[in-house]
Amino acid sequence: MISDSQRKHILHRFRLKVTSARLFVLDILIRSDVALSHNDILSQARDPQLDKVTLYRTLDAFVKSGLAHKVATEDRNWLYALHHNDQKESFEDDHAHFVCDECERIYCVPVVPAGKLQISNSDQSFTVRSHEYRLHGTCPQCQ
Amino acid sequence: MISDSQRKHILHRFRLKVTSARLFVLDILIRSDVALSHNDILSQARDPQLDKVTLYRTLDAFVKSGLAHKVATEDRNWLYALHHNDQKESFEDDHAHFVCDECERIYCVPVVPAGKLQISNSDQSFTVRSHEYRLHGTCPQCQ
DNA sequence: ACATACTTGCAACTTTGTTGCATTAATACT
DNA sequence: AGTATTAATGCAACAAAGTTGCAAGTATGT
Ligand SMILES: [Mn+2]
Ligand SMILES: [Mn+2]
Ligand SMILES: [Zn+2]
Ligand SMILES: [Zn+2]
Repeated sequence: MISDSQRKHILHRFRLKVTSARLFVLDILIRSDVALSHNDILSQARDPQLDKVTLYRTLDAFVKSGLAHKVATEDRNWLYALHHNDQKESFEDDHAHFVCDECERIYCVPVVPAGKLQISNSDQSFTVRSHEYRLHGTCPQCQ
Repeated sequence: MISDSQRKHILHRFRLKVTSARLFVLDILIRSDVALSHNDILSQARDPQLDKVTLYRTLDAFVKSGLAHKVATEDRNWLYALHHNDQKESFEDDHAHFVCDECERIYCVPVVPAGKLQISNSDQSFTVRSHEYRLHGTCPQCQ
C-alpha cells in the first residue's frame, strides 16, 4: 500500500494539483495490475461519490501530463494504466499490451526488442515514427 | 472500376446475399485506398439513401463473413477495410495498419515479418495467439 | 489571509450505437 | 414462373457514452 504523501509527490512530479479525486484515482491505478476503464474506476468509488465528468477529466489530465496512458479495447473502450517507469517493475517506455481473449483484461507487458519493423511496399514513403504491438492470447490467470 | 457481376461474385464467395446496400458498400470499400468509418460511408450515400442501421448491419456482416476487417482509431471509431487477398495488391493475411498522424487516415500495409515477438517477463505464462502492430507517422500524401 | 487560476459537480446536450418489429426482398425448390 | 422460406431492411424508440457551459468550490503561491 502506497502512502498518501507518496501519491501527493507523484502528482507534484507531473505538475498536477493535488485533489481528493486525483489521489483516489491514482490509488486505484497504482493498485491495479491491469488497465482500467472509466467505468471500472467509477464503480469502485461508491462512498466518496466521484462524479463521472470529474473522472473523465481526471483521466484526461493523467494522460496529458504523462502520468498515465490509455489503450483502446476491442469493444472500443479506453483502458487507463500508469506508466510504470517509477512504480512497480520498470517497464520499457515502449511496451506491449497483452489482451487476454478470455477475461479481456489488458496487461502492460515488457517485450524484448526484436528488430525494427519494415514496410515492404517501399515505393511509397511512409515515415514510421512510433508503433504499437497488440498481443492476443490467454493470460496466466486463465491458463 | 469493378463490374457489378464481379461484386456479386465476391458477395457469393462470402455467403452473403446480394442486396443493393451490400453492393453499394462493397463498391465504396473496393475503391478506397484507406479504411473507412461508418460515417465516411454513410455520407457518400446521399442518393440511394442508405439507412444508418442497415449500414451498421452491413459492416457487421462483412466483418463476420471475413470479407472485411475493422481497425480502431485513436478516437475510438471503427474503420473498415476489405481483406485484400483477392482485390488489388495481395496483402499478407497478417498485415499492419499505418496511421497517418497528419490526416489520421489508416492504410493497410504489407510488412516483412521481422522475427517473432517475445515477452521477456517469462515467469508468467502468457500464450500469445496473435498480435497486431500499429504504426504511427506520416503518410505519402502528407510528406 | 488573499488573489488567482484550476478543479469540481451538475444539468443539458450531442453523438453513437442498439433493439424490436412490421415490411420487403433474396434465394432455393418445385 | 410461382411459391415457401429465410434473411435483410427501414423506422422509431431507446440506451449508452461522452461533451460542454457554467456557477461554486478548492489548491497553491505570495
Ligand atoms: Mn500500457
Ligand atoms: Mn487492415
Ligand atoms: Zn485472462
Ligand atoms: Zn496522411
